[in-house]
Amino acid sequence: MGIPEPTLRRLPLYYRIALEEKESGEENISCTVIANKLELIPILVRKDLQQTGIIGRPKTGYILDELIQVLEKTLDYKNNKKAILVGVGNLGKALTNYPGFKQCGLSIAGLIDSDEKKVGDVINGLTICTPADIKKEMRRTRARIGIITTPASSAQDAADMLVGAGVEAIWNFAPIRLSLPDTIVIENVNFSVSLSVLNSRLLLKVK
Amino acid sequence: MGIPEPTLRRLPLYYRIALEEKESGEENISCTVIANKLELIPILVRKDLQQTGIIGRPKTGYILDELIQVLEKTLDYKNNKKAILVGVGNLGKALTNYPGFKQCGLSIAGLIDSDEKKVGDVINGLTICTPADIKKEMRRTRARIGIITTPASSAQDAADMLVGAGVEAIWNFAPIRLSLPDTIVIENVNFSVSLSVLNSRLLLKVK
DNA sequence: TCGTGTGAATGACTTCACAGCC
DNA sequence: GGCTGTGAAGTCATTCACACGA
Repeated sequence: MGIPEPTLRRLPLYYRIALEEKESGEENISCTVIANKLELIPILVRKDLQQTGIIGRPKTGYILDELIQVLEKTLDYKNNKKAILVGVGNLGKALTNYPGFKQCGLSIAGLIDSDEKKVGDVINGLTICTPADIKKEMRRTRARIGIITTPASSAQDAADMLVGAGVEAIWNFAPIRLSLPDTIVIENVNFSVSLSVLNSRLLLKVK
Repeated sequence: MGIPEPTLRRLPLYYRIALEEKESGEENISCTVIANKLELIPILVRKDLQQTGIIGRPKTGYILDELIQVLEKTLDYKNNKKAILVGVGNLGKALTNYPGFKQCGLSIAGLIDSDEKKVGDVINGLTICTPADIKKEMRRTRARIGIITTPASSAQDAADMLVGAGVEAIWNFAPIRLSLPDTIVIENVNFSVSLSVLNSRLLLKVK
């Protein structure tokens, strides 16, 4: 049940390519084209796309409009969801200003920081609030997602606060494992993990 | 040949736990303990650790010092590698100030930005240089890794520049697929992919 | 001929089952 | 009893092989 995660991680890449092709005036796209651009093999792309339910036509491939639509539906890009971000450091600011999220159905609608010096500052049109305002902000924004960009040491507190305020999902950029009720959807972004993969590949190459 | 990627992505998590346990005075650690902390199953952890070559002892588990050492070796944490970062926006600054990389064998040793207004600024002790200085910076720092935190539109240029300057690996935070010679090790961090996974899980939960 | 759809085969990763040790 | 080590079984993902359609 549900789409396998490896497939899920490739669909956004197909989506981007679909938009690019659309942009350059194409009406159809084949798995071969997508595969070439991503250095994958066509059959893998075809199997992935089968998960979305789209059906293509021999020779021509898939209709671009249809592909874009079906990916938007599968990835839930059109159903705009609000998020509250906790921890407005450089990373938090970077995410707040990141233009690509809206396309993915996310808008950051509230900012929280425990540093009194930051409270009241405005980033990208949003005023930074104190942790005490979390519930008010949740009501105001009707956010369902919490984003944690605090230092590791305060990430669990941030998580507890967000869960207490009624968040359904947490997108965690702090390099620790959070303990959360298992009703909460969690996605971790851990730079050190990514770096370690790079490290190991580099080590392998040199040997 | 080489450690499977799923395992590779879990090893850094084990490493962190090993350090924490060491910190709190433990001398040994078992797979069960690690597994519980990460909500994994012990046998998976054991198989992963087997990839590093470490051998444990029944009842006691693994010797912590040995585990830490063997993970550092496998993940190449002790062989300090220099990196040059291109694109000193909020994300670039966040990475430059991120304290956890040194532990993973990475130090950001040079900063490049094409914005004349930024050139000369100092971030975390590093002076921002212009793209024209890339080769000089490479010689000075003896960097092997290039980090790209530019907007998508200039990421390919940044990559070409880094490759031209002799970088061996690229850690790419821009949301596009770079075309690179296949001698270059590449690791992409794509926030939209991670977000899409979150989206889909949330969608699934609600249904 | 090129590209899709389907089901089967391969391969990779995870999990199980059992043996041995402290 | 708790924990590791090993090989076998099982599951999931990828790849192949074939049939069909434009």
